[in-house]
Amino acid sequence: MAPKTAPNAYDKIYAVVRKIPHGRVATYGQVARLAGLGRAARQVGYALHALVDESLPWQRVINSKGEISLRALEGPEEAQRRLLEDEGIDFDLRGRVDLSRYQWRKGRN
DNA sequence: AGCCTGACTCGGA
DNA sequence: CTCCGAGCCAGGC
Repeated sequence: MAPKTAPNAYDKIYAVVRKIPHGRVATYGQVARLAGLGRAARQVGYALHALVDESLPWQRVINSKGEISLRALEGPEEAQRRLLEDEGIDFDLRGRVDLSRYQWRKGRN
């Protein structure tokens, strides 16, 4: 199921997600570390999934493969892809992002 | 406490 | 580079 993470843990995750610059993307693992959650990359995903907050740029958080991998739903996936493309991020034919090019890095904006 | 599940990640084939 | 299996963390029952 989709467990609900403690509010403080959510807050950390959200704080990190909000730092992701426009036109950049970050991986779950990356966010987890920045949030001080170590390897709890999954928790990041659950937290974002449970939230569904439009004011939060959750669309910039993707998996290490550079792809938007939701369980099976297409709705959110398509919407997310559109949002990212609108930010100037390119997707290949497989619907994947070139992380080496768009991944958020400190000092890189 | 114990077991199951999940927007994940890594390493090996 | 892609596919598979095992590992990790936290929450719900």
